[in-house]
Amino acid sequence: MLRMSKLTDYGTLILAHLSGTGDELQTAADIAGRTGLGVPTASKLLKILGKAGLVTSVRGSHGGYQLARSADQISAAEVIDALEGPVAITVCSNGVGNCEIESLCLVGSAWQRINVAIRRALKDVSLAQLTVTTGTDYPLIDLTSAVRPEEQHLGKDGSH
Amino acid sequence: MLRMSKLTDYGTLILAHLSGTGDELQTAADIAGRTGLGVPTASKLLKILGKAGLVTSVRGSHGGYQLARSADQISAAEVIDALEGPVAITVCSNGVGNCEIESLCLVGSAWQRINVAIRRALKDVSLAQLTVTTGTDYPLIDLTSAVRPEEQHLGKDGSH
DNA sequence: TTAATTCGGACCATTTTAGTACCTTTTGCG
DNA sequence: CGCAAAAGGTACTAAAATGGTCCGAATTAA
Repeated sequence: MLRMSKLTDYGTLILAHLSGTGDELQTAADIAGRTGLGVPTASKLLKILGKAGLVTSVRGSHGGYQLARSADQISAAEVIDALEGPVAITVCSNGVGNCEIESLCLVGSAWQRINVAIRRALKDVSLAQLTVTTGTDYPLIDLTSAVRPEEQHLGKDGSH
Repeated sequence: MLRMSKLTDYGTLILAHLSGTGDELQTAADIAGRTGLGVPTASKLLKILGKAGLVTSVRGSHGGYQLARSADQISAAEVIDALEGPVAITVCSNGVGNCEIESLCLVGSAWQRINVAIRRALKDVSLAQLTVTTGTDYPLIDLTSAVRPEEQHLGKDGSH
């Protein structure tokens, strides 16, 4: 759950690094060196981040990269969007209502709702917050309303 | 984000189907037919779900499968655990403190915190709730405390 | 013009995922 | 007892995603 690819991790790392270097331009090679990533990999990620509008780039000699906005104006949701792409849950491809596996649509849409909820929560977490080292307390997430207000009396089993 | 494999979707589908058939035993072939899945695939999934303790099985002729508990006693977190396995974010493998990419640990742990929070929320969503078709309202998730109480005044950009 | 850089692809190796098959074990029933 | 109908386990193969690399084109400062 919440499986992230390595590249997403690396991308976050780059963004974190960039958020600590003011507004000086940093070359891809530079960033690679500081983060420990390979130059081609860092370069690739920077392109992706650039396309997503999270970093700005200056071409030509003396060019480089820079955070497009301050770290507290970049949300975790944007970071994930940029690096993982918009992720779709296996949806029935026949259009709503006419799929042969009727129930798949329903189940799929349930996960989808949860997905949306999580994504929404991630919009309120900033890159700046992500890079904070301290803060061992875990977030509170309430999904109960995702599923319908009335069913809330159950649960409470404490299993597994 | 929240990338789920097809099998997880299928598995949920099977569970959803099973939650609608009382306590009669259903053969793998039966379930496959009703859900539209291939028999080998359904069979494979049922084995996995069985091992995870979400369904019980009866062997021998006249055997079959059955939900191990009622649908509201099975949490979404368990479903994901069973089908996706315990998922770890790319962690630095050198042990905390001595990884060459120092910041990777930190960033990784941030995602980890978020991961934990999400998983916790998923524990409160039951299979029964997942299969409810109505309920178009989305869940509320609050990640702010995941990152530190004091930083809460930011955000509010409404970008993208 | 030359050197430093980003940009945009294409490309390939490795890993994951999905699906299938085969054989074993268990159990009801004639 | 012996057969048939089931689940259980394992291993295998094909396809897709992932991670990583490289190369040529475009851009710009000196």
